[in-house]
Amino acid sequence: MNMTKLDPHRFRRELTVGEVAARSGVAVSAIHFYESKGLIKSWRNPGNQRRYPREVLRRVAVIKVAQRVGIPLASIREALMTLPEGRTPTAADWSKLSAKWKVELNDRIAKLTQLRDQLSNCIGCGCLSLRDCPLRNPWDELSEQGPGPRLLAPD
Amino acid sequence: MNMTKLDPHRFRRELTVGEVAARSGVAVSAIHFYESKGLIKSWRNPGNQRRYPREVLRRVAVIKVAQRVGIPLASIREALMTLPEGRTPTAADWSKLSAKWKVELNDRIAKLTQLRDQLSNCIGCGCLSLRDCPLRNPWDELSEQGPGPRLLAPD
DNA sequence: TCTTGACCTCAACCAAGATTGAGGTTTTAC
DNA sequence: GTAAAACCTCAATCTTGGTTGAGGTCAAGA
Repeated sequence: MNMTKLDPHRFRRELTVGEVAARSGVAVSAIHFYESKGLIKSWRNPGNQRRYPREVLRRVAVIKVAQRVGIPLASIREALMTLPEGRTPTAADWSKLSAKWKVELNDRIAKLTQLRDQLSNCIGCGCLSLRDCPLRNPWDELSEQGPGPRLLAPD
Repeated sequence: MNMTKLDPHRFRRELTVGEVAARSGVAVSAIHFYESKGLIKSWRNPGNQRRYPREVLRRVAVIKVAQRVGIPLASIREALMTLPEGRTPTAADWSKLSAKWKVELNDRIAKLTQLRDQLSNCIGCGCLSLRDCPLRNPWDELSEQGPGPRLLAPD
C-alpha cells in the first residue's frame, strides 16, 4: 500500500501554486508575478499547471524578508541567481545571501539612526527653525554654498 | 531709496517656483506635484505664475526628511495640515511634527534591528534551513499553526 | 522692442510591485 | 459523471511619486 504518491494529506515533494500561496502567505498572483520576474521557477504537469519544489517556500520567505529590508525585486533576483542551479541550496548557500543583506540592513539602520538623532537635535533647537539646524542647512539659507541636498543620509 | 521691493538680489518675501526648486533641491515638476497633492500652497501673480512664501522652503525640507523616513506623501500631507493656517508656524509647531516622526523612526529602526538580529541568528544556524529559525518558521512547516506571516516586523 | 528663459496647463508616460478580470481548461470531490 | 474549485494566459488597471513633452504665455535684460 504505497500512499505517498497521490495522497494530498501526506508529504508531497511538489506543490501547486495555491499551496505555495497558502503556505507562504503570498497571493497566487504574486507567485505568478515573481515567477515572471525570474525570482522563482516551476515546471508544468501534463495539464500545464505549475508545480514547485518545496524549496520554493524558502525562496519566497527570503524574498519577503529582503523586501522588508527594502531591497527591490530586481536585486533580490540577482542575489537568488547566485544560488546553485542543479542542487538544492545548502545552509552555506543561504548564509551568503543573509550576510550580504545584513550589511545592507546595517547601512539602513545607521542612516535612520543618524536621521533620528538629527531630528532629536532639531526638536531641541526648535526644529528646522534655526540657522544651524542640520536638517535645515543644506536646503535653505545655505543652499548657495553646497551642491544640493546631500548632507543627510545620501543614497 | 527704497530698493527692497523689486530688487531680486535683495531679500524677497515671495519666491518663484524656480527659486523654490533651486533652493530646495527639488525639481520644478516635483514642486508642482506637491502642490497638486496639497502638501504646499501658493498664490498667483497677475500673470498667473505661482508665488510662494519663504516658509515653503521649510515645508519642502520637512517633506524630504519625512520621505527619507519612509513616510508616504499622503501621511506627510496629513501631518502638515496640523500646522496653523493663518500664521507662520513656530518652532513649537514644527517640533510637534518632528516628535511624531521620531516615534515612527524609532519604530522603523526597532523593526529593522530585530530583523537584523534574526538574520544573524540564521547565519549562525544555517539561515532558513532549520526548523527553529525565526525567519523560516511562520511561513513554512509551521504555517498551519498561525494566521500568516505576521511574526516578523508586522506593519 | 524683442528675444530668451522661465513659467503655465494638461496629458501621457515611467518604474515597481503587484491585483483584477475575461475567457477558457484541468483537477478534485461527491 | 458532473459541478465546483483551482488553474491557465493575457491584458488592463492600480498606487506612489514623480518626469516629459506639447503647445502656449509671461517676464527680464540688452
